[in-house]
Amino acid sequence: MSRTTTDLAPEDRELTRLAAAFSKAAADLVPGDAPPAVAFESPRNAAFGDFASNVALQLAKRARRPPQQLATEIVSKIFVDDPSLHDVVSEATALGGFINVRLAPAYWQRVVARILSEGDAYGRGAPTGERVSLEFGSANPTGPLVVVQGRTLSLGDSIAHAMRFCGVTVETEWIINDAGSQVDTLGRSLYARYRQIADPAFPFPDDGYPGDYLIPIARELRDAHGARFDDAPESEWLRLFATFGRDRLVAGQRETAERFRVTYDRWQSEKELHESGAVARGVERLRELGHTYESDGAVWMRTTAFGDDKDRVLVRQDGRPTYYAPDVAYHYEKLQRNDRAMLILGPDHHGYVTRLGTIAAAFERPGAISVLIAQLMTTIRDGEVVSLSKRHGDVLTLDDVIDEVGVDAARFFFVMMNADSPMTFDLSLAKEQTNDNPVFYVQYGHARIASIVARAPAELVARAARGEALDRLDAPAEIALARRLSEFPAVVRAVADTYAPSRLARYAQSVAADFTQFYMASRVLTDDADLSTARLALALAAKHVLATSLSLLGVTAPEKMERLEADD
RNA sequence: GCGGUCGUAGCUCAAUUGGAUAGAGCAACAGGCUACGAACUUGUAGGUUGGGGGUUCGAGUCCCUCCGACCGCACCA
Repeated sequence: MSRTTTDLAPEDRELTRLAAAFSKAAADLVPGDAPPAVAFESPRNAAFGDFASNVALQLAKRARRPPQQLATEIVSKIFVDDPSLHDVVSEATALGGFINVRLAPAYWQRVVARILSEGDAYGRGAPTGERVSLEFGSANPTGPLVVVQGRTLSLGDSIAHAMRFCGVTVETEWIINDAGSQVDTLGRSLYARYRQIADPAFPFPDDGYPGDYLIPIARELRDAHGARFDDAPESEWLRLFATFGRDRLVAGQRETAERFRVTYDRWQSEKELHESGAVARGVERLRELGHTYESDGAVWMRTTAFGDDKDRVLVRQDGRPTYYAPDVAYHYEKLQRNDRAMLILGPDHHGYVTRLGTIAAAFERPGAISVLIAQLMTTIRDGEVVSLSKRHGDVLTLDDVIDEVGVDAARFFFVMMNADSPMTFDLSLAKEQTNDNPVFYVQYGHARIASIVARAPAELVARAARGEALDRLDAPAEIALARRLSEFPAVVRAVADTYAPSRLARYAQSVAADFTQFYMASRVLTDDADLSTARLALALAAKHVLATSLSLLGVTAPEKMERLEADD
């Protein structure tokens, strides 16, 4: 039931041979400019075999003949051309224009052997030399991380892992949005909390950040400075309070991220970009390239030249740069360090996508910046939508979620759905039905294998790890599992190429399901030493693929599962 | 108004980027523990892929057009 297109690894001699045979037969039957390229795909329906080729369908138009007829002729021709193909192909049939192929068990046995011998290298790509900047998660330093950011963190971190696994050099970045007015607002909010310690009636700013999380920070300031700022003018305390608050909150965000198993290569303060002169340099570079002009006393960027619907201001009349200026500058730097840059943004940054595109184009690197929009998330508890507004005190933080459902469940859940589909996160469901969470099913499969391995004699495990007696694998459930494991490299590559870690989450579920089928059908530890060795080898290969898949998703692969109390 | 994302089983989501009879998990119904972990498993039922047109051997997927949901469109960030 697989659907993953299988790329032909160079070592897949058999498949390469088969593809060549198809191609030659097709070229002989329908003379044309070039022999058609033959790709194999895995049919949705397992009854159609292991691989299918649509070469006859593609040829039908040019040949002006029914595809089914062509398919039939190709099938009979390849075995006439090369009778030795019978060793590779156990069955080849033409159906509805497709050519369905079932491979001999030996092919799948070799897959298991390869996984065991390659170990951690299985599915891993050689270094591509490509360097990519990946920015995700970046939040305003004005409060703790909330649920939605959990989704972005899960997506970004898993994508980074997958890309690195595929040989790409990835630099993950978190931008601290500390250059805008919200940091001043933070400073004033913090000041109000500071005053309220001595005077509970002290008014809180209307546009302030009202959560309780500022209170302990205010207390720190009170402890350090006493009443010194109680009657001081704003000019004396604003900078101190804003900076202190920012530092504390960023540290807290970072702590939460790390608790969520996400670490960054770079924490970039936007304020620092201004102070270091990077912003000025970026704007200057843009001027040199001729993409700026002055009007009404402001400096504009001619973004309309690159498809924007109106030009954008870089430097205001009063000489202060807009938010856009550091973005221009920072992405200029990113593109100097990397071949391309990728960002994962929330849906509220939609209007931003084209502007990032114009930045890439302006610096003569069109297409080098791409954006993935993670759609909105609705969080539900007890059938009611949980307010996610920071304007209210009752925010649901990422820490809350971790406390409630755990890192493993949260990370797996956040990544199960495609980023571009809005997702509903039912908190009470996650809480009450923890046992039904797919992540436990996958982890359970891994723990089961670990349990079998622990029970097996050491000698048997050693033989299995060496891939001995694999020719004893031939039962349908065994072949199906081996076949599933063979898809892993293509799945990881797809995740890295299409930024869709959801595929990996679903793949892990499939592996767990196929393993369970195998487990039900074939007892591993039997009286037959060779048979046990072969089946244990398959189990070890599955364990390895499960562990790798989970680790790429930032989820643990436990050797044992703690038994939870049963619900009733 | 302009632009973007989306609409698939009762619910949450898939569908190898144009392939075959649209699939999983929950929930529902009917079965299965004297074997390596039943946190499991076998089966049944569930659909006009929001509506309509088009492109072709073939459309959930691409084009047009309606309907609906969400989100963007500042010398705010």
